[in-house]
Amino acid sequence: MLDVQLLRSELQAVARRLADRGYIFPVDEFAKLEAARKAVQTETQELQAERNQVSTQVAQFKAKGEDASQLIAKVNAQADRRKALEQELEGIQAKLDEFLRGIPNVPHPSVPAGKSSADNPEMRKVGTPRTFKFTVKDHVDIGEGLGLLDFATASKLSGARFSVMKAGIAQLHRALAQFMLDVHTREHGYTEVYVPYLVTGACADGVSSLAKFKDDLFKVEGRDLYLIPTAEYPVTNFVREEIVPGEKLPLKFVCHSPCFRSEAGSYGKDTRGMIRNHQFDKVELVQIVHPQSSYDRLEELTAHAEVVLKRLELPYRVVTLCTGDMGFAAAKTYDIEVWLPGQQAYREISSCSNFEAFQARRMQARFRNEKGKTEFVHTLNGSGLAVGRTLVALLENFQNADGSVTVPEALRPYLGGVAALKAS
RNA sequence: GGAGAGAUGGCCGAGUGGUCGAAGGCGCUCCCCUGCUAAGGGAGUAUAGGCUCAAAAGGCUUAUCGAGGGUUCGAAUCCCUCUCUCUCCGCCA
Repeated sequence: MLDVQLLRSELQAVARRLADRGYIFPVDEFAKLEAARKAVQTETQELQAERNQVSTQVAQFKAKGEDASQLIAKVNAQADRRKALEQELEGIQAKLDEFLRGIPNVPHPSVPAGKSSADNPEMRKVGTPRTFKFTVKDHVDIGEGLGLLDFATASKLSGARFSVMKAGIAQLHRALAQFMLDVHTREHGYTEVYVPYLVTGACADGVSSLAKFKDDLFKVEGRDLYLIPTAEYPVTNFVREEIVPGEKLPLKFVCHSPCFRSEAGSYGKDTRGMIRNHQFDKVELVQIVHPQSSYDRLEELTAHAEVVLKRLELPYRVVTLCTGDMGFAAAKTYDIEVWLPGQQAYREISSCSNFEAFQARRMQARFRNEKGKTEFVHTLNGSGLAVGRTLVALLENFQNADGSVTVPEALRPYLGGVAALKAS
């Protein structure tokens, strides 16, 4: 959520920057709401002040044993008007809050303008896609060929967009999560956390807009609980309504969790295999930082995610999301895209964002600064990495002509030294 | 599932209708004193808003004692609903 003070003082500038990301700021609606708020709030507070003043007078009269009925009559005379105004003000403020919560974040000045993913500039390309001397298969054919991926059973259990993994691939999947957690806890200083996979609506609205994106989430019927679409939801909310001592920053958490997404609106997209499932595992990096350092931290966090790809010897590239392709809450985002031979394309495997104070303001997450004053923290997160897609990338990049799949060196210790997955 | 207790400021904790935004303590900040250290004395120290002001300072003001509603001229305090925490019993992976 944006700072309402900023909107009051620099409305035109903010509207212009939001237009870059394709959001038309309803300037008139905001001006109207603000004018109403100001008028109603001023009068309400005047009446409240009068009531408070008279009430203390009543106390003084009664203490002296004098008759206060005249004073009480005076307050009663304005009670209806006051109560009506209080209600009206509450309504206006609720509308303003809803309005503010529906406005996306303002892109950082370094974010390139653009309309879609086609406009995302490439920052760097690491590793070279391997050339195959045989016809490459995609992960579905590889996995089913090995008898280790079973989409037929998955759809029997739960319908489309689910996976069943068996034996070697199930173990590889587990090894990947383990490996990623080890890298981030041992080498990058993150604290491993285990969290609820269901969070309240308030938490969901703390990291994004629940009103706008609730259709993307699975909800528990009859309860105010949502299956998390990423561990960002619970982990970032660790600091919800907290005042973190300044010296504790940065807080760095890594969390392995399943992620649940309804994928409403993506009908027909990536229907095959495990690229876009309703349920997938992810190792998520979250940082809660001092505002001064948040952009340095974004570079750092992105580099942390890249380490995993390097260790796994997977070719990838990093792009900066242009203004038109950014998520609702982000001020700046780097996507890491891994090379998928089966698709002959780079596909997103991690998304690393700085949200500045946008989420902190929604969550009321603050810290005590050098001057002893409270200030909103900056929040960041990124995948480090999406486990399911990493598995896909391994299968496709390390496939062999005979249908087997080589296990990269880094993972072998996690698989009891196994060097390749073969049909049994 | 049953019974009971509780939720107050950065923390602990007092406060059962009236100058209470809240005693006291701890912590923190500043000052004084003390030849180090330790101890002592004094002052200050919640948050989010609104209006005013060119702006800062300042001034005026509102709300907030788990959340929401109610009673009242006036609620931390009384009533209702909800949430969470703790204790005991039952059940259970």
